[in-house]
Amino acid sequence: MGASGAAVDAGRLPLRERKKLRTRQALVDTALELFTAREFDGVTLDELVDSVEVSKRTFFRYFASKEDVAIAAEAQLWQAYLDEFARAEPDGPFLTALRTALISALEGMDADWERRFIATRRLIGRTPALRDHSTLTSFKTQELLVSELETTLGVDSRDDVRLRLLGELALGAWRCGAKNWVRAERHSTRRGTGARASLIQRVEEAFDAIPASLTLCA
Amino acid sequence: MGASGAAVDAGRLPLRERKKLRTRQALVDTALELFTAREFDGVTLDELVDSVEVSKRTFFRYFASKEDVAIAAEAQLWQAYLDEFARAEPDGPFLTALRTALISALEGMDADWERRFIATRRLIGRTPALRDHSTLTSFKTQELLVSELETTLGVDSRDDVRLRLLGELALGAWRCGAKNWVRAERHSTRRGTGARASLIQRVEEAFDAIPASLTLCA
DNA sequence: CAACTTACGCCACTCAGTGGCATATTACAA
DNA sequence: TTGTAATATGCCACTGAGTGGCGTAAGTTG
Repeated sequence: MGASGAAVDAGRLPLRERKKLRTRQALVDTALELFTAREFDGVTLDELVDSVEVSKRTFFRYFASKEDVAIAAEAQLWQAYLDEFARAEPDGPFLTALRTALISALEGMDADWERRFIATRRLIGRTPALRDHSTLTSFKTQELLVSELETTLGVDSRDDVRLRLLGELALGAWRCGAKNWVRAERHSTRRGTGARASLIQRVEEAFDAIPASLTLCA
Repeated sequence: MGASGAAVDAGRLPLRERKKLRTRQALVDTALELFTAREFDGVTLDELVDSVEVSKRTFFRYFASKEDVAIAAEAQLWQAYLDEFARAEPDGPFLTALRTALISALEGMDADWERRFIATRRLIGRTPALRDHSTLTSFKTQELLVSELETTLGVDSRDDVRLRLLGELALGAWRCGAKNWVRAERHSTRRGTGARASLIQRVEEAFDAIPASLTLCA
């Protein structure tokens, strides 16, 4: 199937835009292949850039850093999460809304994303620089969600800590659920259960465990 | 008072060790001065290293990165927090223990630390690279606390999400409470209230608001 | 005052990331 | 079709963080 990647949806865009999408996708796909084969630290940007036949200068017009291109699949998920949450009708506890939007975003990703996401998470698991970058990205997503909450509620998060806490809780649950997911996926006894389903389950369990964790005693 | 810094407690250590402490402290103090005066990005490592009359090679034997030396005051707090929590007797809800240990650590820091910590937080506030690094440091502290919890409870955090959630909650509350602290401190109307007291109050409020945030509705 | 250990300085090097400017390519209008 | 504006790319020189290796200086111990 080659390095097809995320199918480059060319929804009748002007030629220039289609080319940009192609370049971007080529960078993402090639990066993941190279990093998977020879480790993140074992591949220089110049190598990646040569493989795709693009100048280094151009690379930095698409991505802010070497880490960014490596975790592109995660960024895609966060974008979907933000969209999902922005679209959602406010109703009931916000923590539930944050939870539901996250699960919906996960369920809405396509099959090719799943393949790339699994490979990405494996790579992150064995690359300290990427672990840090991935963690930071989840924190930035958290802050964007809080901004969204602010506009929805018309409240400044500086006046109500609860907004920020909601961000910490939602992405915190994600971080807990996602933590050893890929590692556990490897020697998963119950085959047939999709990898994504098990991730969703872990995240749901994390959300469920929040109240109990508050009162966990010695 | 010069660049005295954290008083370099030379508790009758061998000469070599005292020299190392002095060098380390000189790096920390000078870094904070230079970064405060001319911004983190406006000072190169070579400049810092020349000011302290130490080779760059030596610098990296003391600190892992340029960011590390800038947020040394935070690292000190985290070390105190870890010590405090390790010393604490397990009793009652763990979240309370985590909270108490954090507050105790804060209260236990000396006056010179407070001065440096305030300057550091201001610097962090206007330096994206340091914001990221600071966030990551809090996250790593969180993981160390979870390890401590694991040994205390004899439970692997992979088997019980609640341990990791406790880490997220404790440091999450810290992040929320500390967020706009220095900025707010500037135009604080109520003078007399110490800066540290207001930080502690903010963190306490964040911990208090956790239950309410769970049920916050539209 | 030796013999050992440990920290330091120096130097050359890698590599991510940037600024500036010339060039190529696409978009658009006549 | 052709001319022109807009924009993406390439090239090149450069900065600055971080590393490896090795010789030297200083502290430690008998």
